[in-house]
Amino acid sequence: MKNASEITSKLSCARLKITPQRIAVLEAVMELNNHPTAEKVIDFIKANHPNIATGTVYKTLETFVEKGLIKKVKTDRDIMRYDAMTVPHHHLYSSSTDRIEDFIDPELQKMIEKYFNAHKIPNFKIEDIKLQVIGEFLTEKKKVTNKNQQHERKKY
Amino acid sequence: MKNASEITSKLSCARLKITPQRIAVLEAVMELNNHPTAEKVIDFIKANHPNIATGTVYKTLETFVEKGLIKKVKTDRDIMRYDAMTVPHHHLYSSSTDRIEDFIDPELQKMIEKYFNAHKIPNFKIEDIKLQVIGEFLTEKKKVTNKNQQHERKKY
DNA sequence: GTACCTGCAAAAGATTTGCATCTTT
DNA sequence: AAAGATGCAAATCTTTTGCAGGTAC
Repeated sequence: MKNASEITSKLSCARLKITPQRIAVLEAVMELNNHPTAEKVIDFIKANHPNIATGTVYKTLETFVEKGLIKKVKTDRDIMRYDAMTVPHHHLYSSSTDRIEDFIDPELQKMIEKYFNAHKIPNFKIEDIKLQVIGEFLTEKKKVTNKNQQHERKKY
Repeated sequence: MKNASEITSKLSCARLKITPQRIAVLEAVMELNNHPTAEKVIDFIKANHPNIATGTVYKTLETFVEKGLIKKVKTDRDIMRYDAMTVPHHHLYSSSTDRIEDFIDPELQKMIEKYFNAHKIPNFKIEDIKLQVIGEFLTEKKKVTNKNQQHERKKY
């Protein structure tokens, strides 16, 4: 369980009114640390908080992204995933499943920043750099051969 | 116009039957070099080829991805975009528009590969590394202030 | 009290699917 | 001829929207 005051202070810093729904959504994204989809967030919240509306969760997530409290994670699926912001970090993507893990490496970060300071991109002002490292988690089971299993929706 | 034999040879190398629809889809993704959505591909094709079915284009794009002829581009929108494979490259993402440009830099590539050879990630076998460079293209107009314009669908 | 939030249900948008028909090989 | 592709339309799934009523400040 996250510290309640941490959550409310994040909300008020972002000049958002503190409502039970917002607390629940922010808590869910922070607690579900595996880059949840909106649906995962909804399921998580509904366990303790059955009467929250789906539309509210979507609206709230979008609001949080606008305020910079959370980030959208880029994926090559058509379903959005979210990430509670902490420190700058990169992501490891499984090439065969939907797993996404954080990858924090300040040394790498520094190396890349240094590179771009020395090699400016013409006509482009860099705001952020993210590394997508795609591959296989060696602790997970291998690529499923059944095509339907891979492409089935609602498999998160 | 792309060389027709280049396209048919790619298809037959991938052991796919050569059909007018597949030629049109592959040609479109190659010609539309700005990482088109499925819809852009469909519009492009329909100009010369009015009776191709939407579902066919989606199926064909998915087939090409499976065969490695094209790639899905990771974005933080819920709409898929595609990329005709050429050499390994990274992407520049506009933080305020949907523009995505290729960023090819062999030196950077080499530097990152070298880094990961020296710093293995535990329990992870790297297959590919992509850099997402997010920022502003200095030649384009700045972030729109009208919220609706930013979030409107079908704005590609 | 006012500005902002939420719930609800309907709508919209993107993608997938099933199946009969047609094309490649 | 067999295997595989396509067209079509309906279905599915995710996300957005409009608005009446509610809540935080």
